[in-house]
Amino acid sequence: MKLSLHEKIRTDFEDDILSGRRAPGDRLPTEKELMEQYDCSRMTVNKALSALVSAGLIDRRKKAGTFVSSPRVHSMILDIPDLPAQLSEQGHIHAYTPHLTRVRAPDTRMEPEAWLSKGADDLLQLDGIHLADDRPIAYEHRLISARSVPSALDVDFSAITPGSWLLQNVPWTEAETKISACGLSGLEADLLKQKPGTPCLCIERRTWRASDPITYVRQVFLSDAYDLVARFGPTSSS
Amino acid sequence: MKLSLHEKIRTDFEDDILSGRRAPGDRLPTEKELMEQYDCSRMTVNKALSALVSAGLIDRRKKAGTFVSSPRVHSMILDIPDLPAQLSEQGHIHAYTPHLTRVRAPDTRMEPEAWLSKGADDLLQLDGIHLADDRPIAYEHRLISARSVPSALDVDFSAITPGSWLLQNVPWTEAETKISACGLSGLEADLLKQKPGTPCLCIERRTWRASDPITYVRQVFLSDAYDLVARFGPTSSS
DNA sequence: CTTCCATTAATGTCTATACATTAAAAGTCT
DNA sequence: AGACTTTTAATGTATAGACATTAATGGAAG
Repeated sequence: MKLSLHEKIRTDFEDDILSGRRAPGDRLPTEKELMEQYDCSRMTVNKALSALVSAGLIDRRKKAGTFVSSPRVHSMILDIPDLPAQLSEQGHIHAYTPHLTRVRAPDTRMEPEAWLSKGADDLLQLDGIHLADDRPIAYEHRLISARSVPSALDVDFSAITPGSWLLQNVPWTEAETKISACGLSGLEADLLKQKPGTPCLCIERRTWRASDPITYVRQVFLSDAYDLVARFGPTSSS
Repeated sequence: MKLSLHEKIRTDFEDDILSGRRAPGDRLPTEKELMEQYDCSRMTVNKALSALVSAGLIDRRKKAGTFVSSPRVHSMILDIPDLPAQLSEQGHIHAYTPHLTRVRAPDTRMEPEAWLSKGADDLLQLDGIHLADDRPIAYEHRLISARSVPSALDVDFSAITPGSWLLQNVPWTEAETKISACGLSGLEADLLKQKPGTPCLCIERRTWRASDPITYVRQVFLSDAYDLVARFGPTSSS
């Protein structure tokens, strides 16, 4: 693959920094020095360094110069693939079986329902089971705001999973995901053919579109069938 | 705060896209149109749009134009704060009690140890309990490569947690985190004063520095005391 | 109707230059 | 020495133009 000049400059420093050859706090050459070193214009150097700034690898201060930043450990990127997509990638056959589908009034004593309905709007409730190769692996309890997503009322969710349909049809702007562990309830255990109390990974997510609540979903995964992997490293772009 | 011109252009489109005013698939004006609209040069427009590309908000194709990208739900930003830091933020008192500290040869039948030791290097094993307000909330099993981090052998880990010390002293370049659910083993249940099989959130992490393995850690959290929250939204930069 | 080719409209890269802004560093005056 | 001012070296922003690259499009040939 042919790299353009500013990409070459960027990756050169990326490699140096990520390999530790340039340590946090080290000073980089000035733009003037780099334009001589690479025999190019200052704008080209600047473009490369700007990219490194927005990637968080370097800090720049006027008059002082350019420095390798100290690593920030706080946030990592977490890969949460679509369940059907992930399973088929791994060669499994995914299926979704609706278990309960209905439109109803919210129970505002339940915090998620109060949030989603804003106290009054009807909710579309979609409960179902995810199967991998005919083996149940997850129970999904989903609520959709009938007011924010009226078109969802006409969809046949035995043909497409609620998650995939929402993804393709309702762009969201904000999402909050909570990850925890829990034991299976009696109902869940029954449907998944496990014993109550079996440890499971529980993912709850709320999704907004510009301050309108869209959906709340709680997914319970059998722990031996699913886990999340997040990787943080050099491969920031591609 | 005064925005420079390319920042204004960028944030204008950022707002449009994140609010849904411009939906995925919509076509944006060409660079030529934008340079007239904002009365500026093409490079300025280009800088703004390039930033949006690397933020993943738009896609650009030669001859065809610029389009709002379909949302990728794949990656979210997950905040995994330092345990002591997070607890003290919430007003709790954190403590760490070492339970087992020793240097030993790896057991290469165990996959993480084979990886960390590269088959032969000695390992520093640090097992301990995390407490919040004197209540045990997590069991931590950590291995550190004695070859990659020789200085760790001289540290007193009853004064600082292994995680905090590593964070401050050993810059890493890559990390892989696996999140799953599990039931407590007998030993773990004993130390945490719970029943075996209690559902727990399990976080495993491997950390590299430029292809040298640094550390492997497995943390088991009581599910009622800890969960992870990830939020994805407009605040991409700042 | 299909295949192939030339056109062309869009993005991608790069240059050379200019001026603005900031903060470190050096100089000046008590 | 300490407080203030000036210089200056670095980054930050922006311009106008040039050429490269790509792929959608439309037209010509079969």
